[in-house]
Amino acid sequence: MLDINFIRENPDIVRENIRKKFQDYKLPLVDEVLSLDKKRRELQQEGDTRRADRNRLAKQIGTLMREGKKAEAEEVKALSKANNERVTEIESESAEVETALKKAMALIPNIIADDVPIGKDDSENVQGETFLKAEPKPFEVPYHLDILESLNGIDLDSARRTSGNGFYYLTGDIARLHSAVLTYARDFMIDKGFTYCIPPFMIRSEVVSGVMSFEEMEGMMYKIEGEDLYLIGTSEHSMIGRFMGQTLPESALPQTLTSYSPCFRKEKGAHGLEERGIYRIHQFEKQEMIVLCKPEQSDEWYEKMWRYTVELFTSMEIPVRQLICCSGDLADLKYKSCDIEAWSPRQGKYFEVGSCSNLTDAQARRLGIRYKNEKTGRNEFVHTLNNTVVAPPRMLIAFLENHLQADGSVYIPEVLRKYMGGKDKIRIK
RNA sequence: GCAGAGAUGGCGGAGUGGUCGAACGCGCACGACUCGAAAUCGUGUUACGUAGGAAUACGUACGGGGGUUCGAAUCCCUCUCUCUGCGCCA
Repeated sequence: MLDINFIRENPDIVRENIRKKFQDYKLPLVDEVLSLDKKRRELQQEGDTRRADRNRLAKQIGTLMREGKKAEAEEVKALSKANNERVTEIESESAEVETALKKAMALIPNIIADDVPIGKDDSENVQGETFLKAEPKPFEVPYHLDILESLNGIDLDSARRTSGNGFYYLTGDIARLHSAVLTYARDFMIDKGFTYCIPPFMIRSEVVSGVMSFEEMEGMMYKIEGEDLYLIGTSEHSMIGRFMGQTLPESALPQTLTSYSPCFRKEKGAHGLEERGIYRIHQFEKQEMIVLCKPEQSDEWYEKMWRYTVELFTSMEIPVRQLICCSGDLADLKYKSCDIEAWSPRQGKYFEVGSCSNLTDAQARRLGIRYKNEKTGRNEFVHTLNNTVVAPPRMLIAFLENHLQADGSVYIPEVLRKYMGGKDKIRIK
């Protein structure tokens, strides 16, 4: 969500930004917003005047009543009543205009960063840096489910019986590896100075509609029956929700937090071979990082954050690359975003294991997250950023493929061994 | 889950239909006093929106939403949260 003042003063920049994102059908929204904004201010001015009258008349009535001038008071009452009818009219009209304005504003995308590559869709995303050498294996790498089964690490049949498609039982060393990765990632982020946080796994509808659009909500969120609660799709939801409507002292910034949570997603409309197994599921676990900072610091944090994920993966000896999100593939709230992709020796390509975004003040404006700028004395919106540290079920695919040995065992990199009871390998049963 | 009490500014805490954006105290800022400080005294000190170059003016907000009234922090309904007691439970 952009600042209305910004749209008013820079409509051409807003239009240009819409074109860069190949959303030309949204161009009329700019004029719509400008005219609704004008209407809104007119209504506010008339409303304010009328309300001022109402206050003045009410005071007069009070004075007259105290002086015992009942008849005169009744006359003013009638006057006030007529005025109030108009106030009510204006108020309902304002509410309509306000709603329409908010709706249109929500559809206008955030201004994207200058260095975002221009492109229509995900096919035009741009490879950034690569890390570690991505090589094919000297033997055929099976599908991750087959590796998991050969290690006795998964039971999908039972999961389908108990919960349906999109759930899993992880067992034995694989389950332990899953936890080891999360624990290692947690400690990794704590060592980077982040504060570890376990948030609520359910949030109220008020928070849900704050952190995502209605469409996203429909496609992702599970609702608890009979309660005003939803299962979170990512800990970002409860982590950002934590700051809704808050004004932080400048000294509290930056907030650098790393959170653990299970994530629940409906994943409506997800199909395809590569999404079989544990690539896309209804329930998974994730270590996340979020940062709330002053506007001038968000570019720097963005760079740091995606590089932390890269460092985490390379420390586990998994080749990764940065894939820079092009303008057309960037969600509307985002200023800049990139995916971290891990190498799949089986497919001979990289696949997404995490996503890092700088939302500048767009999310903060929507949620009312401010800080008091000590220099100007004014309350300003913070910048918010989020990034996946690691989501083990999906990262396990990369892990297994990259660390599979010719004899069918799976190598455990040094950094994880202390979380695996000292083991350096997971062997076939 | 049941019963009772409560939610007011950065904090504590008055206020139970009009003169309340809100007494009083603390904190904070500035000034006076002082060589300097403490103490003391004085002045100021919520946020958001609209108009304005600005000073400022007007409006809105006393947990959220709705209602009664010419007028609501105050009365009614509802939701959320907190405290106390009981019950239940890792």
